[in-house]
Amino acid sequence: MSITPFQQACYDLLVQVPTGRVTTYADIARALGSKAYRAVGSAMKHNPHPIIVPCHRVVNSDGRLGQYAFGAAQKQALLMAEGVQVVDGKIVEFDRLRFYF
DNA sequence: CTCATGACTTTTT
DNA sequence: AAAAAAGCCATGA
Repeated sequence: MSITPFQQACYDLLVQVPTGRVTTYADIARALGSKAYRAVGSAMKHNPHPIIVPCHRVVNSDGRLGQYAFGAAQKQALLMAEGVQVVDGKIVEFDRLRFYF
């Protein structure tokens, strides 16, 4: 499987996000000095190690969950299992749980 | 090289 | 407030 440098950079940042915290596609892109938020989503989709790389902790900039390779329902279940409260598809206290690089 | 596409975001209706 | 349009950029064909 081939992983591009961009994808690898995304994963390297993502593993820094602690359990019970979240980050956004835009934040990752910004941390990489770019605005490729869509490409970040693509990178997550191609995540080679779903367990090592916590791609379920990456959400939309407005606090909504967004998509997930194994289904949005699974993403929400994983987050809630980590203590993240989700109501009506949005993260509660989003600004507080957000991890800042 | 050019073209279309998407786990997105911001601006404008 | 809610929906539509426009903008963004890495990736694969």
